[in-house]
Amino acid sequence: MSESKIKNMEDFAAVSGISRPTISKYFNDPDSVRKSTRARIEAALEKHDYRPNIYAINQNRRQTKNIGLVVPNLTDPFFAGIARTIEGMIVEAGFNPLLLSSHAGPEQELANLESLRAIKPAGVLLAPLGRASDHERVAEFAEEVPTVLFDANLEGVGEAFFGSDNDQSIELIVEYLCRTGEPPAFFEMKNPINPNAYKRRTAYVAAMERLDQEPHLIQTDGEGWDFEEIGFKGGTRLIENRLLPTNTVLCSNDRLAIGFLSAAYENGLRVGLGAGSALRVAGHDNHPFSQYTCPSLTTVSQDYDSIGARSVETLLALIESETRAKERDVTLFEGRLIMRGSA
Amino acid sequence: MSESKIKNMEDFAAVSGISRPTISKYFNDPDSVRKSTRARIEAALEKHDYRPNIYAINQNRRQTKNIGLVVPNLTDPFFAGIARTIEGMIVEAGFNPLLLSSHAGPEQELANLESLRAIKPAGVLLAPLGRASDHERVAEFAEEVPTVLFDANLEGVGEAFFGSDNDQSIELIVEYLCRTGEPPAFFEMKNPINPNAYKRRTAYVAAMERLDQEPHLIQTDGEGWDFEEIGFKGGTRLIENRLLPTNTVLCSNDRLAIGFLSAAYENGLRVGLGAGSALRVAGHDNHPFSQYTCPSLTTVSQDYDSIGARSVETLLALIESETRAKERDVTLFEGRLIMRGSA
DNA sequence: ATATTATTTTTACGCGCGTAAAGTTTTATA
DNA sequence: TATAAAACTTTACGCGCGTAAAAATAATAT
Repeated sequence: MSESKIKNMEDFAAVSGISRPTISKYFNDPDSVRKSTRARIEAALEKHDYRPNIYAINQNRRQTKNIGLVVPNLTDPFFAGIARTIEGMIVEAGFNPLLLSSHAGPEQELANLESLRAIKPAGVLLAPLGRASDHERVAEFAEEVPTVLFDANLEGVGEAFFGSDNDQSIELIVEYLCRTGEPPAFFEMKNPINPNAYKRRTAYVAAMERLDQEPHLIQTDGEGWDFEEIGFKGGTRLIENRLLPTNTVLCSNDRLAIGFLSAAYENGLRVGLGAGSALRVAGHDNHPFSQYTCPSLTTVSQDYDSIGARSVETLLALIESETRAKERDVTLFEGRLIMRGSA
Repeated sequence: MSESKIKNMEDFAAVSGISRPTISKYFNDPDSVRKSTRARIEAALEKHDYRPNIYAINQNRRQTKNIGLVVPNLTDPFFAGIARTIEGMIVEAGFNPLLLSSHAGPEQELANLESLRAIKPAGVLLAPLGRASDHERVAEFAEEVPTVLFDANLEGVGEAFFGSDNDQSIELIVEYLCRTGEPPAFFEMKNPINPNAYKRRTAYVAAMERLDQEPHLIQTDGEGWDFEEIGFKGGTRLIENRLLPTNTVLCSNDRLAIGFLSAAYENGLRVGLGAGSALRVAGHDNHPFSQYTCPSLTTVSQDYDSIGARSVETLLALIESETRAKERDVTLFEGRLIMRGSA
């Protein structure tokens, strides 16, 4: 690394003995120049440590290489994990991911989209808050910037949606629970923010009816995203007042289940499969912590590798073609049963 | 919002009836123009929806308004929470945070710093991986870009370091545990990546000796950041082989404790304070999930509001003054005992 | 009303790079 | 070896904004 101060592409062109337009071409696509000149450029690069100014590039290019990635809540390790996976795919494709969390608030979600607009992203991958989202303004954004939704669907918004097949996954676990013990009651929030929660509710009812069982919806109060606490409080109330209609509880998601398990423990109720257990509890999502609950949580894992991969592929195809989707692709991926100790 | 297409500052100057340099001045500091002209500009802004091109701005300004925020692992809700807090403070100060996670890998940590370099940040807040970090290259980066470390210290790197006072916090909980039952053994990883872990180890030994108790270090194998699993495996081995020297275990951090609790549960060991309990377990950090373990985890909370606030303040002062720190400020904040059910 | 000071306008240049056009050199094809 | 095609060089302009300097104007003080 020589100490010559290369300030810009012009300087670098000089020291490398190649004209600036060719250097520019090289940085936009190394394969667009002759192999021999590429070698010369890369040799010079070894010696001189020059990198194009990203701001000058983005000012002049029609499209940036930025892709926004917005998740509802990074504090939830479930989304943190997904974000990491998707981030990797974006980098792999030669784009630059920008990760933003909506912190469970619609204002922050809009603020995120606003600040993305400022960097003129080539596209955006958005996992919306759901019911709390400002549907109209998110839709406006999605019309300006190619946007693919995942995790939670907002009807008609964006070029495509990829998520989980709640009908399939809920049926899967309901069927399992019914086969191995008492049919489950469904523990959930009365007014969930997440559209998946509604889908799971109806999927539960449908699955139970198909199995000739009577569905029991247990709806607990509580707003926001502090699911563990909501699950804990709801669970405590149910257990203390002996309001559970069966000994098996299917929670709408793992975080509710974690709170519920905590409530059961505090109240001396043994959870699990064995003879000495008073209760079975199952969840949904295969949350990173579900493996370490007491007992470990039986749940359904979402196929987030596929969801992420398809979302990224779809967005990149749109970006490449510089067109919009002819029709809005909605694809749901199947879940997988994770049998553990709690049910 | 009229439909006139304002493409640039020139256009906006035209419709607002103010000269372009004044508009430019306004956007750099609204208070730098006369109140009456500010009003006129803001009135025009209401009608025309123009925003300066961020790339053109950053190309020409000496300093960007970007501040990098690098944490070791966003998948850990502890860091996700901290990141969120600090992000808020950065935004509050009128800067633009860029959140990156090192995903527990030193290559990713360097890659993050590299990609930050590309956006020419005014400063960086870095929570390094610790022992795994490429000390030398991180130091190189910190010499080019004003960098403040937090959470984990790398000796001599960056303008300042803010973290937790492990001596104080460990003494606090050791003292509590000794007062309320058997003196604790210390459960930790043999080769932790995090420098705080080493500090806690020696703090534990010192605290025990001050209390005239014999320290017991229990060091378990395992590399990486999958602390729950390491805690679970180590805990299982200890419990199955009855290797615990006392009935009280202080874990080096909450995530290890979560795994340990899970192991205790699986092996039918009741954890807690009461007479019927075989074991007491405590942790450190007040991890978001520590409230929902079974039983809930007694731990020490780190003062992350103060750590974050001081880190941001310090960095902003450096940025504002456009100087480097005269001497490297190292300040440690005290922890607070969180008494719960496990010990 | 006049002098003084604070703002704004006008004019102009530069930032670093994308990119188009025309001419020149190199490589591939026959 | 001639010819066409591909790649490169030279030249030049534009992107949108920061910012400096000088001139013009407005606000404030005397």
